[in-house]
Amino acid sequence: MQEVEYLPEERQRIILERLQRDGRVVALELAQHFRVSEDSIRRDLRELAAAGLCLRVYGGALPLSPASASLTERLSVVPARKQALGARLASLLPAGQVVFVDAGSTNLAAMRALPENQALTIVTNSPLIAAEVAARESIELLMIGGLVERRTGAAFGTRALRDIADLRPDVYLLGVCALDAVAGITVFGFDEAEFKRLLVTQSRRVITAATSDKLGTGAPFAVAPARALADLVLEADAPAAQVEALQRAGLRIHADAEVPVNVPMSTPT
Amino acid sequence: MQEVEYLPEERQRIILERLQRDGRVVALELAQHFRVSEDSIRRDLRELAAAGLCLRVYGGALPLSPASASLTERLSVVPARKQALGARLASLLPAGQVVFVDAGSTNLAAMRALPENQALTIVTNSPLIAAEVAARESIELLMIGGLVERRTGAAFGTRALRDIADLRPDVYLLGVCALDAVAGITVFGFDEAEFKRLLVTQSRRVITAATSDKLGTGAPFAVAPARALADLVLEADAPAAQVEALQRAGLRIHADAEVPVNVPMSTPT
DNA sequence: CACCGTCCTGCCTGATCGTACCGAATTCAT
DNA sequence: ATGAATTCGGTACGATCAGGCAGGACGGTG
Repeated sequence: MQEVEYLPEERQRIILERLQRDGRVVALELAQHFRVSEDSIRRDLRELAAAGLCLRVYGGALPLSPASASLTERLSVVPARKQALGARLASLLPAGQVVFVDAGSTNLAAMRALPENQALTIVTNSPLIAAEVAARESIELLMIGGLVERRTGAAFGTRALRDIADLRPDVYLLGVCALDAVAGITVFGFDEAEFKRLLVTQSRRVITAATSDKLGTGAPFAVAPARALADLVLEADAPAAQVEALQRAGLRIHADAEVPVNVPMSTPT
Repeated sequence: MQEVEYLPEERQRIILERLQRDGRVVALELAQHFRVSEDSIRRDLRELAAAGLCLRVYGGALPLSPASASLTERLSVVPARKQALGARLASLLPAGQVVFVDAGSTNLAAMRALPENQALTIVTNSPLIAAEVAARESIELLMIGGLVERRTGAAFGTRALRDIADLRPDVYLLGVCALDAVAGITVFGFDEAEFKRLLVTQSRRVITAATSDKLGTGAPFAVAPARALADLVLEADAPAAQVEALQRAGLRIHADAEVPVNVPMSTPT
């Protein structure tokens, strides 16, 4: 009974599972586990690698995709394009004001781009945004609590809604999922939309940035018409038709002069 | 800790991750962490630098993209000692429970040390702690809002107090400023003390870790007597008198066996 | 039942790789 | 400027690797 012989294919399938689960496999360990020689394991790994299912390395194998999804792929992936957008966004924030900052990599980039001693009161429902500015001497930080949604990385629930009921920010740094001159500002989450809708009405001035791929697209839940925005930061390659339409709606457009050259646009994997 | 030896490529991957996360890596620390000689680490860093993935500097390496700036400056100063404490602390958290996590570098280290798939509900008033676990699939995250105090990096005010009024965590991962067998648990902030006092009474089990330099010291505001702690994680070089007194008070002491050392690999046959 | 080809397996061998140790050169800090 | 820490190159040793080889298991065929 304990002499369960694994079929070669069965073995390879299990190896792949382990690869996904543990983020790596070691030839020696596998050999001991399956009670076969390391040679057989090596052959398995070689075949799997040849089939494009894993990356063969000295001593074992690693999954092809860093799908290990381990600790920190999140912060690192703020591409240079968004850094540029964020810098321009940051320059629109007058010193001394109270700014609500949505979650989102562009806004995160904006926080990073803030001058070192820019005096501001930052209000946010995103722990990542908060962590970014928490250490700054010049910034007063108000955290909005609640259950943090993993997809967005921010709190949108009823408690968060209640927390912002009395809030009247000078500026709302809106994070958009999609933006269209006709469809307006739309997002993917229901609670998210409600939360943002409230903030739009309560803020003196709403500004946002949108990468070109978000322009002219739509999402299920509407937040506000495009004209609710006072300022809009765009990239240089934004579709001209959209830019013109948005401008007609009364938005002040801030376009980046140039798209950075040596930048990988988007990694589909 | 773990007798699992890392594959070379795996090591380099992890080094890159830490590079992104902490904004720097130190050769000596890496050598201790991976239990390999500094030579191997240096070779890794050289290869990564040759591949254009990092910038080699005297004593370690820096990321090429200054992607992570201010956020990580603070985080980077989590020395190896605290990492070890944090790992032990993390091992005390049973899966599935609701854990309130205070601010503090030791608790941050504990969050990092959590197994990838550990199912937990984390409640915290510290954006840094929250940001660390926000991306984890297996973790439910509840953020306590309020005005974030810069000194501590957490929210302790009236709003935060109100937010935890109904909270009854299974475990409270207390962050201490000072701990003494007689004086008990003390901290430097008034609001902080009040906040923690409430949590101590409302939690089923209170555990904490203390570096040796905190033992036998006191701070202005008392939180609770030492016996309020169920478990206490200490370092190997903790003063024996204190350890004994705390043990008499009924605390379960978890002492690190040894401060990490670069162990020689070759063993006489 | 004998025969044969295929597949899988384990063992062997020379080659390659990763590692620790050593000494010399370099860099940093006092 | 001196001393300590760090780095680089070289070297030796063990682990791992790829390919070749032989034996056993399995299935088909006569």
